[in-house]
Amino acid sequence: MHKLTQRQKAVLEYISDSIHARGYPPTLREIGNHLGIRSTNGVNDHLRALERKGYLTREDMKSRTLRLMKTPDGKPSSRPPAANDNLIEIPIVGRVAAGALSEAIEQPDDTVHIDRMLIGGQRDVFGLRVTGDSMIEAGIYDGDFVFVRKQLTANRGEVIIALVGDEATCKYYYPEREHIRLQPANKDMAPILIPKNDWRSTQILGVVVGVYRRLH
Amino acid sequence: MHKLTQRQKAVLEYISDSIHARGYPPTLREIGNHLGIRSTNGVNDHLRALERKGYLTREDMKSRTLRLMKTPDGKPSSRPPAANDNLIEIPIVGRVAAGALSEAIEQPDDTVHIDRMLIGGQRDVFGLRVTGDSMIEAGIYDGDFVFVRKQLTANRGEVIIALVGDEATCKYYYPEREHIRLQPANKDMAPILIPKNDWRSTQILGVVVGVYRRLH
DNA sequence: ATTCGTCCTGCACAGATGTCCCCTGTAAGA
DNA sequence: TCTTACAGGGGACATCTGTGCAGGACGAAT
Repeated sequence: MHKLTQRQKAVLEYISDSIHARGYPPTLREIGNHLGIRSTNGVNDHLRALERKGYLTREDMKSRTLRLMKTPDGKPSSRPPAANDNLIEIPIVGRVAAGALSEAIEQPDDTVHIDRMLIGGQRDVFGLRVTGDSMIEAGIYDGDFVFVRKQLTANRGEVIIALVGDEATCKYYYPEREHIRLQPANKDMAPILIPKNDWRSTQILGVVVGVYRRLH
Repeated sequence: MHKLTQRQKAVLEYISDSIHARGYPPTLREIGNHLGIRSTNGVNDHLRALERKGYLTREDMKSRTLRLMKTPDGKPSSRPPAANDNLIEIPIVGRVAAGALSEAIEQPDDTVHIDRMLIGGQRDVFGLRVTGDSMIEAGIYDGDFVFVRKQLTANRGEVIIALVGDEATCKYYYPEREHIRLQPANKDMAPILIPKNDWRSTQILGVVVGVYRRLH
């Protein structure tokens, strides 16, 4: 296995990026422009090196005919690079009103792909953006994404998404003798108590299986 | 939804075929050649029609810059891209010893795929499993994954991964007059003070751009 | 000391490619 | 009847783009 230099690797990565981001490979000049190489020949040198080392192929005298053969790690870079089964597509449903949840999942504003590894191989998962600080002591902050496995029941102490009125809310689940206690993780907030008479199982939307927060 | 003519559909299919089979879109003349259209203008007519109907987009005056937007059925054509387009492959480097980081990234034990949306389109990102409670008040718990953009500098107050001794540690970054202060988010823990003399920029491994926690 | 690979600048050039203009003809609507 | 969308021919033209040549600087290997 021929090793790549830093520079060659950067070229290869830019090509790969271009293909994935735009759908087509870059030209020599685009590569040069991106890496600060003023001469097309400088770029060509790299391409020849990459070609010689078996990382890509090209067709003569045609524009944008770069084809990746291997990733920088040396893994064969087949056409569908990450036609990965490890991925799950998760609809992000924003704020959700009553019956609208299922609809919202059908026509989501947005979807995210998550590695199955991160949600424990679950299925039937959707995502929600958290608003409010009610779970702050459980490390779930305003603006975080939570990933929720759809289910109608939950175990005591689990973090669930429940329907209260027509708002989706994120709380700890504590079923008790006379009522269901939805416990915030915030000492400034009082639990929500729902008499068992008023409680229908459909009010549990699911159990939180993952939390993601963007920083920076 | 605009309907396509037989001919337009054929053009669209050839473009799609070309992208999948060769990895890059065809030129006007390649399309014409394949469909028996002798004039580039004839082909251009079709492309304009397809563009107008929202099935593809192009960039002006650039070769092979066709991008499919929908399949002939009208489904959004995220087929090949969406499966991997928005994804970034992130190596998970466990606990990391001194110089070993770069190596660890080259030969990671494990990789995760993350939607670019979740890490803000960053590149050069790696993942770490957090051990310890030192950032607990920042909502980063023992066992969480943090996603880190590799970089050697950071802004005051950012959550960074730094090398202290030969351990990677996650802290707030506060450069001060005489020393660098690495501040835990845990009132029971003292900040780590590193005299500026002992500090090398290589000690910053990167800035945390995302946090993920599995629950349940 | 010499060779080799890497990594560039600069430039010229031919061939590849998209755009534009002017045409012909058909079929479907208004 | 007039207009519009479709389907194409033919060709001029400016620009894009890959290739090739001449060189230079550097570091590692021989």
